[in-house]
Amino acid sequence: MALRHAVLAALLEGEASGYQLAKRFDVSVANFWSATPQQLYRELEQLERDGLLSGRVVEQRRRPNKRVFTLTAAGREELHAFTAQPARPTAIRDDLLVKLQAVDTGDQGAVREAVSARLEQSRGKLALYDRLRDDLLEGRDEDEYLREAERVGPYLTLMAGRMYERENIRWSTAVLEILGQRAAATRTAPAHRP
Amino acid sequence: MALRHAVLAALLEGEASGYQLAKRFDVSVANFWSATPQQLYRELEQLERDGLLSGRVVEQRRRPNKRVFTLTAAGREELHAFTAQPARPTAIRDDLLVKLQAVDTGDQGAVREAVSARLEQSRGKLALYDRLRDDLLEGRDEDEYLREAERVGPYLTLMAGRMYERENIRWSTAVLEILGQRAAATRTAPAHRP
DNA sequence: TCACACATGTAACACGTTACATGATTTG
DNA sequence: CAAATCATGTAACGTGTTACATGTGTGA
Repeated sequence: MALRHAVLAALLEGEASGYQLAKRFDVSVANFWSATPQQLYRELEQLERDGLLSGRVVEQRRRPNKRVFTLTAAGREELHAFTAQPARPTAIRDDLLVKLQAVDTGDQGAVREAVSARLEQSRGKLALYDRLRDDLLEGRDEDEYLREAERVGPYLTLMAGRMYERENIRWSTAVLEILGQRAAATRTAPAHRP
Repeated sequence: MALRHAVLAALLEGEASGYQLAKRFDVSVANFWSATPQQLYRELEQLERDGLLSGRVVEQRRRPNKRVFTLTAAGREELHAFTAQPARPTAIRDDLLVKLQAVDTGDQGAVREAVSARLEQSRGKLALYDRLRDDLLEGRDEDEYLREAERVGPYLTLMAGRMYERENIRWSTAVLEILGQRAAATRTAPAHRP
């Protein structure tokens, strides 16, 4: 039941409609939780029913009306209680790594393509996260920020995201190097592959 | 539908029963995919029905009989086809990071505990992965191994796992440092927290 | 005028988790 | 003698994905 807590945590940044929340999940929340718009709409309904959020309709000119959700006191308590629970170990599920595990019997070229794509994607995300970081810091340096800021949570999760993407960049670069050398070796002396 | 491909990839290491496969998923496969025994039993059934695996009963003295599954030619083809598909971007879902995002309104001490626990867990995993690496290398150095080995897939995924855990160690150490300083500052001058 | 952004949803299905059930054997 | 390991499963439920459906307004 952590989707609900991810939603609650995302709403600490301020009230949002389903659509706006989905955007938030695509950008900053993506560091720690991902969900499709459909999941979010479903979860918002339930959270409202359970009294953890309150929704109100905002009428808009030239736009469809939207329902904007805010944390209730009960919602904040629920989130507090959640942070007091021990965290469960994270499950890794990575499509690309499955392909890599099978690369030797698989389509070598396609896997290298996929690793390249991941590398580009990670570069993009890192650039985005660096921008988000600049926005948070507002010109201060890290130490200053960490001393002064009201909230450090968003910074710490952003830090995790940045490290993760940097790691991905290093790893996929190394993998491309290795697969490239192997491909070259196989073309000249394919002895060990029948 | 990547669980099935994770299972197929895991069986590249050799035939296994449901129970043995679950063990494998706890150790080496944990780097790239996780699944509960129940999922595995269910998936093995389906994979056999679809002709991607063949199972046979191995009778044992002093032990319940077991059903051991092997990749069929169709299974290998399926896996090959899977590697040729572009990989979908990975969804991060990390309980601990949700707690961290909410740390400022949450239970500070409990979150620090949880980060410590993650740190210890990552140290444990890294030690395990280092042992697995030694087993793979069999005394050779990395370059030698990468030139000679028939399969590099398992090494590359293991490399990803090791980097991931090292990263986790660095990150959680930094987080503990920051939260510790904040806690100290709040005790002496809690000005900015009402 | 065509694609994209805004805005919300339904339905069906696939995948993942948790709890329970069973029973022998080996190890501490 | 208790706990862990070997070995397989069912049932119920919770979470996540995919496809579809609808309609307006804005910018290239």
